[in-house]
Amino acid sequence: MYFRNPIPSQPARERLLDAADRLVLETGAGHLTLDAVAKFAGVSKGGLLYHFPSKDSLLEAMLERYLNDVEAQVATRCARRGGAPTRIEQFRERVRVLLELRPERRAAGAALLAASADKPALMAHCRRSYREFVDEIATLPGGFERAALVQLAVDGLVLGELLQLSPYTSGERSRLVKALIKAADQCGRMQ
Amino acid sequence: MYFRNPIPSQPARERLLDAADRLVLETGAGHLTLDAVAKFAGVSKGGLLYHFPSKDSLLEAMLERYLNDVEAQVATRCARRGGAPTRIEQFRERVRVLLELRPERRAAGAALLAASADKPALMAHCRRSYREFVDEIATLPGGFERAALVQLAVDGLVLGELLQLSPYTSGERSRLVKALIKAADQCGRMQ
DNA sequence: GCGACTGTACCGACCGGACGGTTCAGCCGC
DNA sequence: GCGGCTGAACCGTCCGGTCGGTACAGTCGC
Repeated sequence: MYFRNPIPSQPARERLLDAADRLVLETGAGHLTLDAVAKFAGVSKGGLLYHFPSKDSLLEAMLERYLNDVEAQVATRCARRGGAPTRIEQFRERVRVLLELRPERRAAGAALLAASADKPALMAHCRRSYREFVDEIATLPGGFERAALVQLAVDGLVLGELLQLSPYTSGERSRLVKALIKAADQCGRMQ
Repeated sequence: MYFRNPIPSQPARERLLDAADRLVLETGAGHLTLDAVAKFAGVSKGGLLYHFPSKDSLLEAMLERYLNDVEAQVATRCARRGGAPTRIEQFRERVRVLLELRPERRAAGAALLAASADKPALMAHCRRSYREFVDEIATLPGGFERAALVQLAVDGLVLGELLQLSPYTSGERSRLVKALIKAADQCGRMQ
């Protein structure tokens, strides 16, 4: 018998992507399988393969969503302040977005782990996007090194958490986040 | 026919661990399989399982070697300077060691990716070891935030490279490494 | 207004190969 | 003769991907 989920809160495609992210975080990128994703999302395997015809296309979609999501959130936060966003404003908001820990966003970076484990070639896309970002922050008044070091520290915190390597308490984390935002702001001033 | 590698430069155990590291870097942690490791190291599968009776034990050994290796290199570099190493000296040398790119060391961090992909529980060991390190640098004259931020930036660079996310040219990288070593040194001074 | 047909979204059994792991007889240099 | 392997067969499970089918909303000719 054919049983449709009672009012699925999200369209299946989104549920599948969420499930994939969460699976990576909770079981490790090596255990991201099509069966597991489908089950976790409450969709049949056939249903999954309807939306993502191969595992690669699932990985691509995960990365795509992650990248777009970050960009969109930065844009939203900048827009909230009104006027055309300055580069330093964008940098600062990006730092904030990446360090956000609201449950719906926490899992997003898992796409990076999944892609790097399964199909490292997909990372090229992310690398290009990162490169463009580096080119932008290099023009900040504080100079390339200053901004790049702040961005690296943000990466270190985020990636460390994704890999479950980060040993900081939530108190320490708050202090570090505060320090990072301040450091990002200072990249906007002449050194 | 039985073909022994002409004068195996290393004992099989080491060759296997090297092969595992390199496989992770070159094909992604998801493609780390026992057959592939054995083949890559020029050892039979039976031989691999003689040294590492399960995949988990291979992963544990990879992590163990990585952690010991870093510690040993820091100690060596400090010893070369003579006298009991100060905390700031250790921190500085650690930063240097982690950012080293000599071919034999480049692959070592791959253990982190492999463990996190296959058996995230193994990361607990690394996290503890990282925690001890954080507790030490927190007592530097520059204070907790300053040192932790430098360490995070080092992590960001290293992990970014492991994930093939890092977009920096070798020129940019050198500038960043120099800046990081300088920043580490400054953690030894009162702010 | 109704039957034929189309497109979208999804199901789940199944297949072939890969993977982790086992077993075991044997070889070879120290 | 024993520690350190080799080489190959084998097992059960898992995994990515295929395929034939189902439910159903919409639409178009008549």
